[in-house]
Amino acid sequence: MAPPSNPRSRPSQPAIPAGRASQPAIAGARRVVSDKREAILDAALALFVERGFWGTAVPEIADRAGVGAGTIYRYFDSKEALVNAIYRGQKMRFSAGVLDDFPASANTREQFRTIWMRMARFASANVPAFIFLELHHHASYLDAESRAVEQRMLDIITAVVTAAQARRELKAGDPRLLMGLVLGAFIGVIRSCLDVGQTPADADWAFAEQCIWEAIRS
Amino acid sequence: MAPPSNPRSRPSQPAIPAGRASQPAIAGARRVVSDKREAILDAALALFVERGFWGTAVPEIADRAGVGAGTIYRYFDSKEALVNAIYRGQKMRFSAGVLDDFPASANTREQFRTIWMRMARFASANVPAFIFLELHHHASYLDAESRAVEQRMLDIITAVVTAAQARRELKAGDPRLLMGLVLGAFIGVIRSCLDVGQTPADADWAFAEQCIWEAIRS
DNA sequence: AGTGTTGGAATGAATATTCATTCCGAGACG
DNA sequence: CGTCTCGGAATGAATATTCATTCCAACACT
Repeated sequence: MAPPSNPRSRPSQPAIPAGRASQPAIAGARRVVSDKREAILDAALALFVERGFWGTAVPEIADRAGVGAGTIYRYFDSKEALVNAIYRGQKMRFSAGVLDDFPASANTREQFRTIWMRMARFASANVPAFIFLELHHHASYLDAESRAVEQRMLDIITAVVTAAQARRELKAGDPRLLMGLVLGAFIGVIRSCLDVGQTPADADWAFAEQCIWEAIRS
Repeated sequence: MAPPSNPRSRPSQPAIPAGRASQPAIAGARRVVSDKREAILDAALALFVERGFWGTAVPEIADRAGVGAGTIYRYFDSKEALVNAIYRGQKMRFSAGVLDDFPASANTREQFRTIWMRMARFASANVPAFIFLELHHHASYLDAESRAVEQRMLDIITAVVTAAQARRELKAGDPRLLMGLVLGAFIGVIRSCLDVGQTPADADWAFAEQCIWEAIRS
């Protein structure tokens, strides 16, 4: 009995009042709704960082967000959809923060400093978000689109690196290796600070940037 | 004639028959017991790497290890005790592989190469174990002793780094930052290869070693 | 040696708990 | 007063852990 088919119509979207972009000031109701969605995302992000995806219970997320457990399912189809929404949103924020207005014509030294410092700015201002992205890198419950978001950023940076190598301003070798080395070092810097309960200071970021530049320059 | 000085009197430990090694032919029994413990550790390590701690069900571990679910509780008090046993065991293996017979009197360049290449050797020969250690770094279910094992290794390397800085052969700065940077880069190299389904070749390790040396040398 | 006894390792179905998801009555809003 | 959002108890599946039972190798005693 009870065929697994969902008798209820699929309300596809969480049925947010679908606010026309025509209500500029009076956002009372919509604001509340929107705030709930944000509260759920924020609470889930924090808990996923603390205990991991499988270690976090949905009702816990609801409690921390100050909403009922059922409310979460008004905004997200499932726990997996929730974690994917967080991943995509943060990854795109990160990607935009690093790549928007990228100085494509600057020299390699400048380009590297730009990328590094923008990553540092994002990571310092959004420590939990950055750790979340780190922690869920390649997790089994990420869907194809979430992976695509990641891949898009990777492709862009790969092109930048390859171009710099062609100009002989970076060491020759597999671009993926160089990028993995840089990103790994970046994460290592954060972790070494977080392990002591601090977030890296600007001076730390600048110091590490110089170190890693010397690692990859030709 | 087989001094059976082993009456029934071992209530606390899993009570491996522990018979005097005087019955070469009958080693069967003890072998079986010991193998079960190993089988459980191996199966759990693999599954924890694949699905994470919370994502892995204890009966799954039992199936993979080829034992009954209850048997796991003859060897480990709980799922957490099991993950801690794996962590401690692998961390100590890693620590020994890197630090045993450390060339304390070699110059800094040699010392760095030694540490890096020994880490590479361990990581390449024990990919799942290394990923396990990475994945469970600072996990909430690790107990105090597991953390202590980690700390012990860290303290030793910190001393080496500090000494090298005093000789002005490494860049000045917080040793933790330098170490985090190096370890992070190391992990980044592994990940960049694993993402493509390969393990780093010797040439990759050597290349990365040279890069990172240039990052930290004074 | 042959036979009976026994301690305790091994098992896996049973239990109690926890979890993701659903459901529906109660309000808020217009 | 109809419509729509919330909350949180209800539900059923899944999970960690237990425990009554089976099984076997090593004595004990002939």
